[in-house]
Amino acid sequence: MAANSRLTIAVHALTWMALAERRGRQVLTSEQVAASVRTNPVVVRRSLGQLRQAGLVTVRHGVGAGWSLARPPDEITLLDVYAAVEREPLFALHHSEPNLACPVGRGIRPALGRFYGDVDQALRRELARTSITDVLDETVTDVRDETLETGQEPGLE
Amino acid sequence: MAANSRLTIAVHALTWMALAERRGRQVLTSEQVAASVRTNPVVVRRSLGQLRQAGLVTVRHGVGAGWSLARPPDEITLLDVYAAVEREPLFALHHSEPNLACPVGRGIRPALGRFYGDVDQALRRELARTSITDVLDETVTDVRDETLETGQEPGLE
DNA sequence: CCGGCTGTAACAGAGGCTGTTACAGCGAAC
DNA sequence: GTTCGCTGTAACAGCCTCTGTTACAGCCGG
Repeated sequence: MAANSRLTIAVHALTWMALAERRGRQVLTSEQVAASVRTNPVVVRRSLGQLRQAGLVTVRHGVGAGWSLARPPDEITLLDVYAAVEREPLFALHHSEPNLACPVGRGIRPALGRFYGDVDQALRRELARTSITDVLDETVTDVRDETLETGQEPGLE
Repeated sequence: MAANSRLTIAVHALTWMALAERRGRQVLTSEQVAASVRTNPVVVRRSLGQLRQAGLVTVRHGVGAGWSLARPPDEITLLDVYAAVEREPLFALHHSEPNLACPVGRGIRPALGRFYGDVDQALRRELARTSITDVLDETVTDVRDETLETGQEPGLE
C-alpha cells in the first residue's frame, strides 16, 4: 500500500459509468462498480459520495437505486475529480513552526507557499486537460479488438 | 501530521546552507540545520543523506565535519530536490488488480498511467523553474528589513 | 589516539488508507 | 402502508508511512 489511489478509484468508477451510459444503462449500483474495481462496495460508496458532494454524480434511492453521471462525461475533467477527492495540499509545510530567530526559518514558509502554489496551479491546469471521455476512449482503445467487438458485457453483474 | 513535508525540510536545509555560504560559512552540521528547521538532527541527516546520494550536497567527516552545497545554489532546482526526496509516484494505480473481465478494468491502468505521466511531467516542469537561489531571495525579501540589516546571525549556533 | 560529527538501526506514537461488518434510512414499486 | 434493495455512515482492524527519538558504530582531521 503505497500512495493514495483515491483518484484512480474515482476515475475508474466514472469511466465505467460513462461506458455503461453509452450502452444505455443509466444507473449502476455500488456493487456493480465494485465488481469492476475489485474492491468493497463501501469503498466505492465513499468515493462516489465525494463525487456526489462535488456535483459530478447523482444517486437514486429506493428499489432500483444506484448512481448516474450528473453531467456528460466530456464535461467532467480529471481536475473535477481531483478537487472532489483530494483535500490535502500537494506538499506540506513544516509540521512544527521553524525557528523564527533565523531569517530562513522566518521567511521560508510564505516563500515556499508561493512556489508550491505555482506548482499546484500547473498540476491543475494539466489535470483539466483530460476528461472522463478521454480516459474512456484511451481505455477501450487498448481492448477494442479483444472484447468490444465480441459484444462482451462491461463487467460482472 | 498530514501530508509529507520532506520536500519542505530539504529545501529549508539547502536554503539555509545557501545563505550561510553567502556569508562565508561553507560547512554546517546537522545540528545547526536542525536548529533552524526545529527538528531532530537525525531527521536532517536523513534528508541531507538523500540529497548527498543525488549529488546535491557533500559531507565531510572527522573534526570540523559537516555539510556543504555540491553546486552553486542557482544550479539546484526544486525538481532536483523533489527527485532526490520523493520516490513514490504522485498518484497510485489500483492496489489490487481490477477486474480484467471488464473492458474498463482491463484497459484503464495503461490509460491512466499515460495521463498520470503527463501530469507528472507538468509538475516537474514547474518545479524545474525555481532554484534554491530563487527560494532564498524570496525568503529574505520578507525579512530583510527586520533582520538582515541589523547583522543578526542566520540561526542559532 | 581523541573528539566530534556522520550514518544508520531500532523503536514508538500518530495518523492515513483500505477493507470489512453492521445497521439505520430512504423511496420506488406493489 | 409494506416490502425490499440499495445508500449512507459509523466503527473497527490491519497495514503502512512519517516524524521524532535514542543509541551506537564508523570515520577522520588534528
